[in-house]
Amino acid sequence: MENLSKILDIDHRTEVKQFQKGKILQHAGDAIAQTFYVKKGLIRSYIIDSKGKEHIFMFAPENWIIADVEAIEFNEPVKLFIDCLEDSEIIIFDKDCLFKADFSKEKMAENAQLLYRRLGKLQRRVLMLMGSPAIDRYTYFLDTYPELPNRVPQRMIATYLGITPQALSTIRSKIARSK
Amino acid sequence: MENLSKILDIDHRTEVKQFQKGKILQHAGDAIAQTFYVKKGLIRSYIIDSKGKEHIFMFAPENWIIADVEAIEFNEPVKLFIDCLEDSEIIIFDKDCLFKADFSKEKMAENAQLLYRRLGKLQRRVLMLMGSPAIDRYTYFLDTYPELPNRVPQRMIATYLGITPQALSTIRSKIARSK
DNA sequence: GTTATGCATTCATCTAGATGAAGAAATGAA
DNA sequence: TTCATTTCTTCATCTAGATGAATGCATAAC
Repeated sequence: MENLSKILDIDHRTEVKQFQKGKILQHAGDAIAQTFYVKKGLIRSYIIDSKGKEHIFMFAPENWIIADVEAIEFNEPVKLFIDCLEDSEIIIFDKDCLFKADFSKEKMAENAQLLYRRLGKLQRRVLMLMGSPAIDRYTYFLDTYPELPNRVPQRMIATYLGITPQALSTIRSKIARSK
Repeated sequence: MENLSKILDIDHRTEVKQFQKGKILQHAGDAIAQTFYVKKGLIRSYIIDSKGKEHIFMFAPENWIIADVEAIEFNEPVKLFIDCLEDSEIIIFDKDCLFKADFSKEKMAENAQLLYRRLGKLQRRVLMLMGSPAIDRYTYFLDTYPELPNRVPQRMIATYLGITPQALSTIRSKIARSK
């Protein structure tokens, strides 16, 4: 995961808020969708589907931003829950913080570039979900985000990968045995 | 699908190329990944997975752009095939056509905004793949892209949804019977 | 210490969708 | 028109992963 801090116009004057582990920053159904920049800590976004099951859309450790982009951009109802997996320091933005008129041209280009990078990552996510078995998605996850398994429980990695914790457990024991 | 023509600096001087239905514009493994703007016609991008199965990443009808963003942005090997589903008129761009220094500030902001919209669409795609059964993904597809079923065969819709043509056929007959 | 709550593992069963084969319907070329 | 090719549908079988339950293991609260 690459550093996305530059995507927002964050400087020393910006107000940082403290939240405890477990704090829910945004609920599905909220009237407005906000954007959260993680200065310190770890947060995640997830949906709860029609059967009550959780699916993690993304993790956001230090310097990442997280938002329900679909809700913000298309005025859809907010679908994503966002909560803290660790005690965190968060900067909260309203809609459209990315395209402020007083940004310099260079800043605009930077923002566009960083959005493009995230598009690339999401493209990969879609291709993995469609074309790779769970075990490949897991090993790719470990390669790409080597620090996360130390910070989040297995069951959350499972729901990020699109499988159940039991299935991930089975995959892990299979990998361990084959070594 | 919203109009993405403005994302590129397309004017009358730009060279348009003609391609016939079936023409492959980009192969997985190609040395450079290009960006394709569809002036007329219909193209698609897709991967072929380790078992030889096709998975369509996206369709691009008139005014859409298509590219292997991951390959372009992270210098990864090209994974996406791109080919013509109809006779098409295409404008081909090289890497980084979105962030040219001579773009105006307004153009930059527009480009960033359009990238953001596409992020919103991809977010939805991931959430649907993870959290919704195939039948819901199909009805959402019909709602969102009502013109595409008339232009592409069922089997391609199936591989876009992440299921086999047989499974889609079963879903369709189930829907037909329940009416 | 004891009790509780959450997490990971294992197993037995179930199911959505994959796979493979066959036939019917549509499309296209000669 | 005929013949070939592709697409769609149906069915029988198979499998990856879901579901649900039981067990063991932590960490935390009392």
